[in-house]
This record gives sequence, C-alpha cells and structure tokens, in this order.
Amino acid sequence: MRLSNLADYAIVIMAATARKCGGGRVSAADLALETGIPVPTAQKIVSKLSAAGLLRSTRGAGGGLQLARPAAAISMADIVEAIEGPIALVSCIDTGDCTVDHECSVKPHWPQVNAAVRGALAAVSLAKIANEAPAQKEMA
Amino acid sequence: MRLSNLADYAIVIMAATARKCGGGRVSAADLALETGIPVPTAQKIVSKLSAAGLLRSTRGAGGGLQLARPAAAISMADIVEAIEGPIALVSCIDTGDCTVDHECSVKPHWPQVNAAVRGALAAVSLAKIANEAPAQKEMA
DNA sequence: TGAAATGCGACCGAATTGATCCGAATTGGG
DNA sequence: CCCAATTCGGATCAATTCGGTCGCATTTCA
Repeated sequence: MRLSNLADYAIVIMAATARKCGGGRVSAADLALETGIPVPTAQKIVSKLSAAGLLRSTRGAGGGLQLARPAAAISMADIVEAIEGPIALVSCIDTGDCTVDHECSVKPHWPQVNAAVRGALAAVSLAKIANEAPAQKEMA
Repeated sequence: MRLSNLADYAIVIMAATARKCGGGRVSAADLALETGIPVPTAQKIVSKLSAAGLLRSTRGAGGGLQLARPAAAISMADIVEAIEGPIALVSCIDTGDCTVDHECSVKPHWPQVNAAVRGALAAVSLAKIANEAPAQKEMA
C-alpha cells in the first residue's frame, strides 16, 4: 500500500518541470540538480515519463524536457500510472487469475476501491502542486 | 501502487474465517486448505493478524482461530493496516524526511490522498465480502 | 562537417517480499 | 498425574522486484 520511490520522484520532477518550464526546455541534469534526485535516476524517470507522453523530450545540444500537456491537465494519477502501470491494488485484476481462484469473494469489491483510489489521485493536478509551495524560489 | 500479496491473502483468509467461524474455531491449516494459500504462508499471515488484534488465536489441541470482532466491524483498511502498516502512499509522511527535502510542494497534498485511499478501503467491511459470494459459485 | 550535449537503453547491486522449516506452548486423553 | 497430539509463534533462507550506475546511439549548434 505504498507507491514506489520512482513514482514519488516522478511527481517531484514533474512539479519542478512545471515550475521551470516557463518558456523553454529543461535538461534532465538540471532537474536532478533542482530536485536533489540522483542524475541517472532522474534520467530513468524522465525516460518513462516521455514514453508515457507526459513529457516531450528534445534531443541534441540545447535540448531538454518540457511538459507535453498544460500543468492543469496532468494529475497525480497520470504520473503514477506512467511509472507504475495501471492503478490496480491487486494483481488479480490485471492478470484475471488469482492463484487462489475459488470463489474469491473479494474480487467484486476491488473495482470500486480502485476507482476510489484513482479518483483521489486524479483530484490533485500538477498545477495545484506547482502553485502550492514555490517556497523561496519565487519566479516572476 | 499495489498492495502486497500478503495483504491480499490476508483479506481472503479473513473472509474464509468469517464464513467458517460460525460457531467455533478454525485451524490455520484448514484455512490454508480452504483458500488454497500455502500453509506456512497462511500461518505467517495469521500470526500478523492475531498480533494486530483482528483474530483471536487459541493454542493447543482442538484450538484454532476466530474473529476477534464481528465481521461487520472489520474493514479492508483494518486488514491492510495489520499487514502493511499504516496506510501512507509515500515514506515521507512516516519518516518526516524526504531525501529531497527542498520545498517538496507535493507533501501538503498527501494527507488528503491518504485519507481518500483509507476511506475507500474502510468502506468495504468484512461482512460485505463474506456475504458477497458464499461457498457456492454462481455461473459466470 | 565536426564536436558537444542530450536522451536512451542495458547491466549490476541492494532491499524488501515471499515461502519454508523448526521450536515452544497448550490442551485432551489415558 | 503423565503422555502425546495438535496448534501457534518465531527464525531462517531463497526469489523477485526495485533502485542506482554506466556506456552508447542520436541529434543539434557552431
């Protein structure tokens, strides 16, 4: 019942990107420096985020990352799903096969739980996070 | 974003216990046979469940397990917390220390997400699960 | 065209999880 | 009152996954 550190980092990185992506591109190294996440790990996360279509990566010198969608259109659920795959609390739902199949009276209740969790994550948009605490780094 | 198999098993075991605990005690081995979970694993889960106060264990010959509370008073959240510890999506909340401390603009949003998740889990009681699909398996 | 910077992919180590085994405690029967 | 069977409890060991690191192909600016 705990999402992986990668997903946590991904949210931080996305927030940092939203904050710095005012008008240009940001490099993964720069984001790593900004967030304190190890550079290679940040690159790995950025790769997944790009593959998921949340970030747009520009190759070559002077390139970098930028949000593929406006910050208001990106939610925690999107980021978590990009890193961790579909939001399903149990493997049963994905594979459709419980190791203990039986009647599995629990199965009918998972969809509603999953939906609730996803809703909770979807309720928080990236714009909200970025605006919450710019802290000392107030940008004009 | 996926709870451990142990927690999943725990829910199945609790449901089976609620179903078979009509008037007596059930052995861990019997529950394992009923649910299809490996016996040693079932014992391990039962231990944690007992330690958490959800099950009452009776030692000795003819002993076994029984629900410590009525099924209606036990929710998924209780079981998950018994196995996985407190429901916190990120380690930051527990430890109070992010590896990337910075401003951590994400932190203020976690409590509401955690509460929503916990609420979703607490909304499903063990009685509901046990009543959903008794021993018989309807045609699908 | 050349060189530098960047993102991308694969490899390796560490940690948590999951499964197994053995020992201690308790009760029922003789 | 003693013995034995059955049970839970804890400790140990292997496996899968996650996290971190390194090297390379690609792409752009000079």
